[in-house]
Amino acid sequence: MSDTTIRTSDAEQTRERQSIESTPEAVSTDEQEANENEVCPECSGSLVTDSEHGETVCRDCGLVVEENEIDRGPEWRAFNASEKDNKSRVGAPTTNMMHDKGLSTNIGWQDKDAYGRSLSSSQREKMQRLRTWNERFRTRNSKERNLKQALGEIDRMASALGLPENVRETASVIYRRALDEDLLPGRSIEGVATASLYAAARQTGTPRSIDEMIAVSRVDDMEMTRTYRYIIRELKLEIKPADPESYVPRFVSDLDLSEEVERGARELIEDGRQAGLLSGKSPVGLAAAAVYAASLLANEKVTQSEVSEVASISEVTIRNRYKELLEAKQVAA
DNA sequence: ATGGTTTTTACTGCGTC
DNA sequence: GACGCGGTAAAAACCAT
Repeated sequence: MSDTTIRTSDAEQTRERQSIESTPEAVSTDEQEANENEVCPECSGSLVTDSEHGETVCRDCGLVVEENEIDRGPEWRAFNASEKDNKSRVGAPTTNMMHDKGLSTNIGWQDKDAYGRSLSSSQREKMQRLRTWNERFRTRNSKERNLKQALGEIDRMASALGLPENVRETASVIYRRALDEDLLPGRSIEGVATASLYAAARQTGTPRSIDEMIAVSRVDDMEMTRTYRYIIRELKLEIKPADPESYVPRFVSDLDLSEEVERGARELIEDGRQAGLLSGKSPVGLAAAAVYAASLLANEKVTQSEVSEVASISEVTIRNRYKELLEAKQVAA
């Protein structure tokens, strides 16, 4: 009696286990991939990658060839489609470039439903009212409105300066922090936005000079530098002095010079670094001088005034620096 | 506020095209 | 003569104290 009961429950368990283990195959098909072009070093049997355990295993002898590969799949398992819907938690990416991180409700302007059909006139009126209120709630308080405007400004200036998206992201984060720490009162949105972008550009290694910044900003350099200092002090941002090399590519391309010049300029700067003559000198001046000197060495001469033009630095500074750089190169060589 | 350092401004002389 | 370049002196800007 007891024997039979045990046996039936055993059988049930086995069946259950089988059903559990067999269903995932149906949902996620790529748990084991065959590696056609590779064979096992031991028995030359075919290899399979087990993405769940991050291993590459021989199908015949079981030898583990590679371990710790990255499993890019989800950490959960789903046994049917509805579970997959439930457990999956991916969605649209958030971005700091929008004042609400792109997470708020957005009602489209087309008067179409989800199937693309036009709405009835009463529905249209309803949607229009919803749009109005949605917009009011979305930019309800002053901070939100402030942020919205500032991010618009950052975007505009970044475009004008040809700064990539990651810089805008960084600038947005900085601005958001400044706003959170109540650094704004007494300062203009423009000023803080400009300072944020300037700081972000330097942090991400694609610096723009203060001159360039104020050229596209609506604030003057006094306010800009004052705000910038304030921001980095209050937010404790650590900004290293700009590396002269980070200016080189832009100058080179603005002057239509070759890669050889760019390489030469970098080497000159490196030699100058070894000789210890970079500290205290303006990075822009160094970069401009290095580009000028490299253009001479590569027989692609550009004039000092041309370089001073694109670098917005005086010719005198270029002269002084490039002499020093060439001397340092002599020593290094 | 101050002093030291760096950059800019303005000017000059030289050589070349 | 215009231009590029090198140099200088003085003014201005910048930075740490």
